[in-house]
Amino acid sequence: MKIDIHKVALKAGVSIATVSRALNNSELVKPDTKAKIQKIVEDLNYIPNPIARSLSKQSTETIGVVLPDLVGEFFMDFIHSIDEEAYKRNWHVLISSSHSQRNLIETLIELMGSGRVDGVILMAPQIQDGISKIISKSKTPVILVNTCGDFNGTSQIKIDNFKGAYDIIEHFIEIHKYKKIGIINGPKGNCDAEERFAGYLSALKKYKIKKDPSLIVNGNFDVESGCVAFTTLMNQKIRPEAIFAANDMMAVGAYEAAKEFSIKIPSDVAVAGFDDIYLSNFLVPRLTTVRVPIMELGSKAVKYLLDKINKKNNKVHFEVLPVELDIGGSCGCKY
Amino acid sequence: MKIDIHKVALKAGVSIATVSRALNNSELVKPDTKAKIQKIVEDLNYIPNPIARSLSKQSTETIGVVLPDLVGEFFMDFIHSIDEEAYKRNWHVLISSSHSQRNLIETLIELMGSGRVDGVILMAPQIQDGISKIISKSKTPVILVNTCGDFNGTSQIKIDNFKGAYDIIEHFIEIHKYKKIGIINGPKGNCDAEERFAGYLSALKKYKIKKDPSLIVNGNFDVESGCVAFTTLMNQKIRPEAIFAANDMMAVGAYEAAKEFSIKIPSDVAVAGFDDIYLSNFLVPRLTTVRVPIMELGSKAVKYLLDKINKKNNKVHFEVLPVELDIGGSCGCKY
DNA sequence: CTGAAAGCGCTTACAG
DNA sequence: CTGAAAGCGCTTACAG
Repeated sequence: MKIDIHKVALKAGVSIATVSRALNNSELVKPDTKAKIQKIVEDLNYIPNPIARSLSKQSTETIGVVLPDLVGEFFMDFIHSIDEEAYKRNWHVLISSSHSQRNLIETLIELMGSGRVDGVILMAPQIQDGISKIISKSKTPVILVNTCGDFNGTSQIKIDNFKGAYDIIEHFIEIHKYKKIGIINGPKGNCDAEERFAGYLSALKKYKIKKDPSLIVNGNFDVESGCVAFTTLMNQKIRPEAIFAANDMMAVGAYEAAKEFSIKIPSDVAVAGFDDIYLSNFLVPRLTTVRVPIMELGSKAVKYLLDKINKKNNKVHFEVLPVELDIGGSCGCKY
Repeated sequence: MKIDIHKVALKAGVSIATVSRALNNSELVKPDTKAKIQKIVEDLNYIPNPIARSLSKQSTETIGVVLPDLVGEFFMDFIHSIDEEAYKRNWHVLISSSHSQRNLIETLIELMGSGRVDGVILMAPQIQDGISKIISKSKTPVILVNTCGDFNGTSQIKIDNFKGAYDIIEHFIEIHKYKKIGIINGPKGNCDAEERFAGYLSALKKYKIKKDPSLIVNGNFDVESGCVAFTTLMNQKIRPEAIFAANDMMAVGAYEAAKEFSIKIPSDVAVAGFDDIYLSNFLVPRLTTVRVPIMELGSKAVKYLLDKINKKNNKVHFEVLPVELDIGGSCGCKY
């Protein structure tokens, strides 16, 4: 037999209003009464129904997390940090992702319109028309993560893709004196990829190395594409001295291709990646890459979102989290 | 201005009851009326409030997933498969895990008692007293994943740890003629670990190799412990010819230690793991391991849970999913 | 400090 | 086929 607030009230000899107040720690309730109710709640093992509570309070204490994908440690770490931060404050986490059944936009619309969550953390590195419109139309607070583009009035947190890529290329040039530096790009329309590419171009420019289209090839962030792109780059008459893969997965692909064609990293060609995935530590030689503060990304997103929901802070955040070079042996450094 | 069912009803010139029925596809509504309502719903962009719906129907169409941890690709894949399967049926997924703030049992109790979810998928490889009691007391349907022990009346799905370990050891013995086979165990009280250990023992017994306590060392499923355990094993007067690490992470640790002490795998000592994590494909030589059907684990858990919730099927499932040997070069096989 | 009552936004048995 | 009304289990302004 499910016990509800009426049973508690009955047993305590008070009204349900008083029970409710006691449980919500209203200082309107006399300490004695509160204690008496507390005891009965424990005896009966009563847990207030959060659905009813939500309907009444018009708030769910749940945040929605909308992700493009649920694959790999990156997203796991992101979810992990959100979970930690949310539960610290007794909030719940509803996970949603685009997948075979529907795209990110549909997922987002449904979640935001539904009243199932009080706010949304949206990670959308892939540029999508319409997201901006959906967000501005809705009253649901949103924090954008790793998005690019113009979202006036919406807080954004992202990692410093530009700086990370710039630093890698600068390292190639300054420390190792490479001049022929290739890049394996991420997918078109992905803003992480585009910002990293911009960082690459900017570093070349800074050091007055002119951009060579034959050294720029496309990939799509997966191992296979890195493998193909690496092969393409190395099959040209003028081989690059160094290759920057826009993420570690493609760098892994580069290693695979290198092994197949007996190309030595870094003596035949230097390689660097981006993300610092766990696997990158086990490549031989260890991959030089860019470390990304994922946990911080998640916990800050939660903080800002809850501030917004609680109207504590209506400031529009635009925060770019610093990244850090992680030097392994693949760039040519002794390691 | 939030639009609700009354606005729709008003505009359609019907009662809210009819609107509700139309949206729930009741065949009590005249097609004309239904069409008219449908159109207005679209015009107004009305989305029924699922919280109100849940309260009224006493069901949330949400499943809770309780995990011991949110780290690594394994859990990500598990969540991924649950998400896919759930959304196919228009159900939502609430993620909960034990973490710094509270343990698995508290998480479970709160979630089950709360009415926030209609059912729970609980992954609890670590044996915990009390789980069984909590589950049998509660009316919330539960599916247990990778648990061991007695949970009468509760469905369980798990992977075949015993067989996987047995097969690895048998492979060591039959194909490679190893006789001195060490094991790096997983943590005490972890049922995956214990079943794998049982498989190890059973295979030895089958081939009449007597168990040697000095070849059995403890680890806790992380890289560091594998490193330490490998070192311990290889520092003994009689070195093992082969080592079975109870999971891939510890096998990775073994590789690390081997590199440090210039021990060659597999010529100095063969190594095998369990899990087939992504990283295991990139170890040199590639790790011989046991492939685990994680996606199937998740999707079956959802299916059985929803059957139970919908009372379609009250059968108590006890399913052990088959695993598969994944032969790399670390066991001594040509690869 | 406490209670009766309205309200949160739906669903559905009951009556027609 | 449709509507008025009760109900899901809480919270909270209002009155005392």
